[in-house]
Amino acid sequence: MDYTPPKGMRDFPPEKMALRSWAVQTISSIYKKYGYAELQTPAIEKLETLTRKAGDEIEGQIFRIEGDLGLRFDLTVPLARYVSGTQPAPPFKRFCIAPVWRREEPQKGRFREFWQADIDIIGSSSMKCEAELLVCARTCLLALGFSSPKILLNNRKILNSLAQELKLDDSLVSSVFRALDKKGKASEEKIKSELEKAGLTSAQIAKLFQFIGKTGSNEELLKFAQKEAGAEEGAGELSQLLEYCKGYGFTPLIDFSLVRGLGYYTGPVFEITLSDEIGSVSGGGRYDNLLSAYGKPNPAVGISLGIERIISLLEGKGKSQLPAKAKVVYIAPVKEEFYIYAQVVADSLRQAGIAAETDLLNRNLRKQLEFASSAGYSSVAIVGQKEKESGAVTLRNLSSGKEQFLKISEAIALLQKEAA
RNA sequence: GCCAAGGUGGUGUAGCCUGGUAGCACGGGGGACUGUGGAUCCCUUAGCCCGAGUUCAAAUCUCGGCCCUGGCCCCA
Repeated sequence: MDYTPPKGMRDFPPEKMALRSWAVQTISSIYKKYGYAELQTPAIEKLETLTRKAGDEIEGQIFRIEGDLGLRFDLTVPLARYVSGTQPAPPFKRFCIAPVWRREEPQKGRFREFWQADIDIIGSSSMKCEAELLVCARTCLLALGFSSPKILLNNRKILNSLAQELKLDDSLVSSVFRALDKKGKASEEKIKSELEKAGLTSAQIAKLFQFIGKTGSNEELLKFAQKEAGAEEGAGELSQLLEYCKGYGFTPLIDFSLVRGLGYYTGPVFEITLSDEIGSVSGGGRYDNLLSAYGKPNPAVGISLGIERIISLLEGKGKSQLPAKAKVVYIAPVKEEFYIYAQVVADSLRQAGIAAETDLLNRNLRKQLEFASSAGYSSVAIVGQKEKESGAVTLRNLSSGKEQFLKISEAIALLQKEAA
């Protein structure tokens, strides 16, 4: 018998779930504050839905089920299907924090089952959307305890203008973008040789590198893009987006080498990194053409927080221990015959909003105290003959060792006071 | 798909090179102690990833597989 979960899948024991739930709840409560409503869709989708958007690469990673079904590999495809089918009134702002599945080789930060936390806005072309998504994601990261999220910004339209300016053949564009995306990860030489192999002239390569290597303030970069690539529209969008971000009190950094893998982005793309860490924890962009693949064209933009990366960064930072919330009270029947009374006490406490637990293993009092102590309870309510007769409990504070003989209602009042 | 390093009770590990009784710590269960805990002591539980080969004998050597960790390819 093999007790390990399938390849690339993980169990999350209680001690791990504490941190995960906290992160998920933190994020979802912020999403809600910004007015995003939760949309849940099934884990399983029809294969035709999944493959409509997937590139060849992702298509090979779909977990197939029963011939014509498969597990979702992201949260955007189900969203596109839902929106196309129901056509909700714009702007449709939804969030979704859920697992997705991909059949690929697991490695660092990459699993076959992993969680994404997406927000998307359907039905608006305004750069206000981008700014709102960014501030929302940024707020989440701050709330999770990351002090300095760094937001990188680019626009596919600028890259497209550049490609036009360079007279790049359409068939080359995607492989060129992919090579550019490696800037900072691979050496310049390697990227250059890759581009040569793809069939670019050395003049084109030089111009490309001049472009993506350009440094300066956001304003300078945008002017540069207009002048060198004729990217009027793309630069205009970004400068507007930067204005809106200013209103929220933060400033993204323009980086022309930011591409982002997926082919469906049509406008601004962004990525958030944490300055003290390597790799991005969030990314997204505008995908105005995607929805038309599912029927109705509709402008759309989204951003995704990578839960797995965030969790592993939190764990690495020693935040795996959440501020331990002590469990409140454990009801210890002195003998098994008082279990019924313990139940009554426990339920009274629960109805008063106090988490209460009682013995399921018929343990003697010593064992129960030992258990309650090691399980992190702050107090134990001991119940036996005396207590039952007068509708009371002996409430023992486990850290101080102090005991009080109290009516149930008095005990509730005391526990509520301690909890507050 | 490719490359490298690994896989020993539930967890963390020793043993492997040099084949010969699998050891330690923590955890779990019980007791010392039948209405008062965290300590201590004792008892107990439970393991060599799978398969083949070499050998009188394999956790140990060889090969294959699976899984895991990291890197590449790829990818949010």
